[in-house]
Amino acid sequence: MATNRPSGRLVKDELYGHFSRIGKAVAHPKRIELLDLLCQGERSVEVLADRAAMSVVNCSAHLRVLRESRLVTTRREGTRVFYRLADDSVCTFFGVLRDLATDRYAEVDRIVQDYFNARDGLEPVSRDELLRMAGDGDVVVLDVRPAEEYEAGHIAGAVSVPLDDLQARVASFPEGAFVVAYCRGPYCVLVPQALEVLRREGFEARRLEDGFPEWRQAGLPVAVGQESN
Amino acid sequence: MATNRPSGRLVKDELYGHFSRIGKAVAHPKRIELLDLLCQGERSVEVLADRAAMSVVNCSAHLRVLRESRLVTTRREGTRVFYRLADDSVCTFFGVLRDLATDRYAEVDRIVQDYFNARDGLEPVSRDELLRMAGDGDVVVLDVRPAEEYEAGHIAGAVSVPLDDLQARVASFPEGAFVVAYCRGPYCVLVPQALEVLRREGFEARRLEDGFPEWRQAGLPVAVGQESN
DNA sequence: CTCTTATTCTATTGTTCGTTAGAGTAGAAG
DNA sequence: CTTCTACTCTAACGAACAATAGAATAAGAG
Repeated sequence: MATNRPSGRLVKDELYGHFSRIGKAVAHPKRIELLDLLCQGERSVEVLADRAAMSVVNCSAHLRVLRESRLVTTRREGTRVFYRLADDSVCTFFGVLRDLATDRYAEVDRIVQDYFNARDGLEPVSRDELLRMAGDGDVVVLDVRPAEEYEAGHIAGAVSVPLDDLQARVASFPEGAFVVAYCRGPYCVLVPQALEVLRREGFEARRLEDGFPEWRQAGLPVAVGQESN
Repeated sequence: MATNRPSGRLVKDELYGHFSRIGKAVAHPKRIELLDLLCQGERSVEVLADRAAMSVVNCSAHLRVLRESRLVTTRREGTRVFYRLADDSVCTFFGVLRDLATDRYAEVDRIVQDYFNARDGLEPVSRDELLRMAGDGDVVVLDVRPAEEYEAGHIAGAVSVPLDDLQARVASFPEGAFVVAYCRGPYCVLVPQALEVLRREGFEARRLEDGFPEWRQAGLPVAVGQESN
């Protein structure tokens, strides 16, 4: 009996062929960026194209690839088509992929150090620390993502102040408040910019170690829609 | 202030570019098969080419891609070059990828059902069950992988009987023994073939739910080299 | 030094992928 | 029915990838 009977080879080829469908789906930077955005929640093609800085046609083509790999599904609402992750396990997979890249590529860590830590200079606040602070009640939790992302889901008790509005609204914050800002994930570029504004205005501001998807996946309290505070 | 400053876009492109290096590495079925083999332990180019049913030249080219993505590293010993995973986290990533594919593609489950379960007809034995049975001492644990894979690492107490030798050596097994066979992972094709032989010879034989890498990653007892039993 | 083995490099060819432009479709509003 | 918006499909073309053959290299044996 040969070690690899023909049928065994055929089965293997078919199995690994399916495994590689996932690989092909995440073999392009823009598709990974789209997955990252979709880890936040459902988004329309137009919004995804804008956030990922690509043409709508090109974005649609990449989303098609993701849909054919069954990592995302769609829902039509009027003229708009909304894409979302097919399952929460896709978000988990993205997290493992991101962590592996951080682990294997020192460059990633360098980029993060240079861009994020060099800008805010302070260690990020962990999820546990934030929960403790929130229990003590002397912290403002700031969601600096665009308003519609906040409404699709945010950390319970957080205030929505999109980065573009921050400069205008920062004056209304209680004097001497301690502020913790978060956005889409550990490498989102919105928070460093927000911290810059906040510190310039004299607030003590730190960033949450990671973003909303990680918070949600950890099973911590989230809220949807507007909050009346 | 614009939501996406140019520097933010550049940083994002660089980050997602690095993330996609992992994706590109696993975008080909043969490279995934090579990673799966390397999850077992270190292997030479020749052995990998044979196991994955590809030419040595082609195998070398794919290994080069994996090495450039830093998922594997090499070690030279005489004229031979040995490849191994760069880190255990690569094995974890492979597991998550495999599970996601199983989750998302019903075909994978169907293949597994058709090929594996239809052949052995019985539920696999879980790791915990096997440990309990081993404690009671009335079970033969069979490693049906090629001898050099056994020697590179195996379940402590397991007996090495490569599939090709099984027919010849099955006669020497204790009459009426209960046999649990394992190989490379949940989808390895060696075990179903082994169970077929064992049952034909009148033994009660089941398969372990998954293979050696999962056992090792679970922190359960492993051994290296020959065992004197 | 030559020969052998194991592996890698180079060049070539065919195939797939990514992007863009332009046309086409589905649904809502007038 | 027409018009608008949001999205998708088709075709085209350059870029990247995969497989193969043949040459080249590195290390050990004779």
